[in-house]
Amino acid sequence: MSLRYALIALLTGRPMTGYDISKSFSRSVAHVWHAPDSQIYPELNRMERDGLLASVEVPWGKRATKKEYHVTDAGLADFRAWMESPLVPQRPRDPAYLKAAYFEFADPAAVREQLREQQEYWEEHLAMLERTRATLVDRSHPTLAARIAELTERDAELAVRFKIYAYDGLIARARTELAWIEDGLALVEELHGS
Amino acid sequence: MSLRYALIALLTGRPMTGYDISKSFSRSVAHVWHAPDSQIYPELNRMERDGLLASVEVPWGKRATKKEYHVTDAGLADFRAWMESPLVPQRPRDPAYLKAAYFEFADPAAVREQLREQQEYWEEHLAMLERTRATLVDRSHPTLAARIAELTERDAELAVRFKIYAYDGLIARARTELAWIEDGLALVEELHGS
DNA sequence: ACACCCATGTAATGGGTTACATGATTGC
DNA sequence: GCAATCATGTAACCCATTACATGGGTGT
Repeated sequence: MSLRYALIALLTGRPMTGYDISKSFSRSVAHVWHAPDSQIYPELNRMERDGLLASVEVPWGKRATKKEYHVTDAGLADFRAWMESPLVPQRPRDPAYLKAAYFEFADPAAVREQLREQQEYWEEHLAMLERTRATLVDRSHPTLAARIAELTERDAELAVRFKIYAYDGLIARARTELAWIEDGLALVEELHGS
Repeated sequence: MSLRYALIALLTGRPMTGYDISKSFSRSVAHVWHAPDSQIYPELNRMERDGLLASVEVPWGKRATKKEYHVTDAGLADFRAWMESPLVPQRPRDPAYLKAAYFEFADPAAVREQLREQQEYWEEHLAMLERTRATLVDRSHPTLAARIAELTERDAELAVRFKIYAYDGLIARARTELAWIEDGLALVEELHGS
């Protein structure tokens, strides 16, 4: 259900085509809610059918057109209602922790290997989050820049600060994962020697 | 796919019925991989069909019987193979972060309310994790105790240490969430006043 | 002419959630 | 006798993943 709201959230910034959305996604909302094209296009259609979005055909090249979606009043109302509805805690479901709890079943070398891969992934992910955060702070992030262009300085301040806040959470989480992975490497060293 | 491995992991400790599993789940593996009964029973059947588990009928009361599952050699081999296979990073999909990034669309009072609810949830969750961790350290955790009863002290040590390691990760994560939530409350205070 | 991007999906499958359904046993 | 617990699921639905499919536009 959250995909809907991720899409509305993105479209409140500016009207976009499905293609724009699938591209912006990877650079903004996807950091909190990933979705592939094959899920985005059908969902946009359903949302239009449900009256949350409306679209206008805009020309593309000489003969072709593309559909530009914008959020309707009903869509915005729905989004606000969701924003204010209580948040149901997510069920834990994380293969990394499941594996870690049973590392004694794996070869120590394989464990080390996996931990290093995880470390590499989280380091890159963290770097990406920090780069993105910087573009929020200086307001150069394209999706954010388009969003705040229409807003008063007061409203822009709110929009920017909350986005930075979300990234701060993601960054803290990435650092926590990295610290845990390092502890894992130390633990394997202690238990199985070098 | 990980549900399979969560089930095998649990059954390597001792043979169990579906009912035992669904109960143990809530006190152990469910902290890393939640699953409801309605998913567990059919999955056990499929796993038996696939040769990963085998079952024996044990009497229950005068006339009834129950099925006790144990892991087959093929099941254990499959589990080890999974344990050593590379871990694919999870796609981010967290409604809490999605909402936080767009808090400017919600009423400040509603935001505060949600943050407080989240805070309460995570505090309870953290306390539960810490209690569970303590029962791993003193080896009084029933699922763990049954598991290590058959093992040499060396193997028991490995099993215990890795389980503690997994819980340390969960605890660190819970603390990180709590710190982020507190920052959120402070931010709302700053931006919207008291 | 060709590569690469823009644009928009469908189909099959799998996994998870929610609600419902049923009956036996044990302990008081 | 009755409640709580033990035991085992089915059905409908939704959401997500993976693989595939297709065609126009732009720049060299």
